[in-house]
Amino acid sequence: MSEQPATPAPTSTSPRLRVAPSPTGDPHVGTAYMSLFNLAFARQQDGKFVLRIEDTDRTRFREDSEQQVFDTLHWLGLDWDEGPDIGGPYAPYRQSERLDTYRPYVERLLAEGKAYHCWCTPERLAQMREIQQKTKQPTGYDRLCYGKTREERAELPGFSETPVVRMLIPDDVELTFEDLIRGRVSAPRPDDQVILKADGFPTYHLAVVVDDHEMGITHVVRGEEWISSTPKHILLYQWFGLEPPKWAHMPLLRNTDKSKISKRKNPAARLTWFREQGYLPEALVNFLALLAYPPAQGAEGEDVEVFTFDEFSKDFDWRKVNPVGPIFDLKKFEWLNGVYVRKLSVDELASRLLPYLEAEGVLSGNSSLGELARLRKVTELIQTRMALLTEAAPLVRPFFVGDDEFEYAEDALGQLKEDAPAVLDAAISALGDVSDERSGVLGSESAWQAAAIEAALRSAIVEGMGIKPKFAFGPLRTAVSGARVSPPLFESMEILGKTATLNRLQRLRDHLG
RNA sequence: GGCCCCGUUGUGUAGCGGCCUAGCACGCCGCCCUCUCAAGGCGGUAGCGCGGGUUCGAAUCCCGUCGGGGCUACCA
Repeated sequence: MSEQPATPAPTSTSPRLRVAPSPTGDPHVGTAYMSLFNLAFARQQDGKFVLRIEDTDRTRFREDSEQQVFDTLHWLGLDWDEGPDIGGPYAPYRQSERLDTYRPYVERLLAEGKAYHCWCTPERLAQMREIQQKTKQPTGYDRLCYGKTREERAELPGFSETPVVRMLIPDDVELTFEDLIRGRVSAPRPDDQVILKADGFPTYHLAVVVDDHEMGITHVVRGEEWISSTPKHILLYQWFGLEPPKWAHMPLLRNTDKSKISKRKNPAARLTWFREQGYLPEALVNFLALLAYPPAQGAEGEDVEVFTFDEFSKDFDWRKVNPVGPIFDLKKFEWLNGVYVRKLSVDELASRLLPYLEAEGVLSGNSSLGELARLRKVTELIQTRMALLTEAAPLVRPFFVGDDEFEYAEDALGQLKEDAPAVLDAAISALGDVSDERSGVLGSESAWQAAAIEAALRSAIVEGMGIKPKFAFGPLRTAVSGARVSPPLFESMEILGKTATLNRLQRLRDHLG
């Protein structure tokens, strides 16, 4: 080639890995999955992790996609050492900005007869493929253009003005390679792959090899779908006289029907979906690390399924990766998310809940100190009652609406028995006797406490009226929350205060007539 | 169609020739706790795709078969 790469590939043992997403739409969950395993190894080996944007497909390019990749990966804490947004010693990190670097490589291959121009139109290629399939032949380019000058080729049908460049795959092309996960792998024989498109952009195959080399990438970790392309890549490394990197082909995440996970069949294929649904980023990282990878063993031989990225990274080993493509099971992920929700401190949970509650209109964008204090108390009650952050809104709402501003759920009213009015009357009377006078330093103490409320209610209704607790408190729950299911009743009453509690009890009493 | 990868309960996994009457987790079912619902505790349900070998012995090794998936683009 006419020029040497600006920076030679490092010869040190420090590994360099990369993830190379295409900005073609919502960031894909597979990108996070690959990033996680790349990063785990890079951190363990004290190496570097690079983010490169592979935007060579101009027809599928989406303007805002790149920023979304940055946002979602940062949200997950999967941070990179070099990338288009932060630069690095091998910049630029966008393939569209590296067009000049690919050219000499193509020229060299053309000059050495390892690649050739092809003027076939897409129509002719499609027709050719169709015939090959019909006659049960292996598909692949038929080399019509090989050895022909532009003039000679122009005589034949299916001629296009702007040529592409194709690799001339030799008969003895190496078809097997060593994979860190799968061991010796054999791949299909490639056809004469296009490496430079008519629009002047390289295809993935050329760009990935050139960039990985120029950026000193030592380990290529990518999805299983690339196994069949690997011989082409290895051949390019050989033609350029370069040492190929180590390969690790990860299994593909699957839909429930076992097909490759897709945005069409599975909402979980979209990274932004998880945030929308109220999943915790640290839970997603943990869950992804459990897919096609065994949990560590604890001191007593038990599985440790809840762990941090650092713990995962510390013992990470490619050989432990299961080559079977795992189905993305939302059920188990929901459980895991709940585990993480429960691990959060109350304050942390409350602040994470805030944006979701605001989005649901439960709280305004600028809550008062009093509202925030109340949210903290409510959060304590609901922490074990949700798996997803989005589940908080219906539980929290009753605490932030006027006493006559909420509706009674149908099933809540439906469960009420004949004695509901009498129960409500007894509760109103009993709670009226519980003082809510403030006392103590700064009036911080009050008799209006869950324990006192419960005692008064039990005495009046359970003991006084002989009604079983289950039925004694049903009407009260409906009165206070409007729902059949709610956070603990007495604690709820404590938070609402005596006045609101009495108002709500009376309102349902009136409603029942 | 061709080539390639893969095959343990519904799902994620442990198992790497005898410790397996196949372990763990999620899910599901039941019980306990209990003011509802959760959380928590206890118990239960369900699996080595199939057929041949090799071996004293196979989930583990070999072959075949079936099944699933991927690739087969001037997409990545």
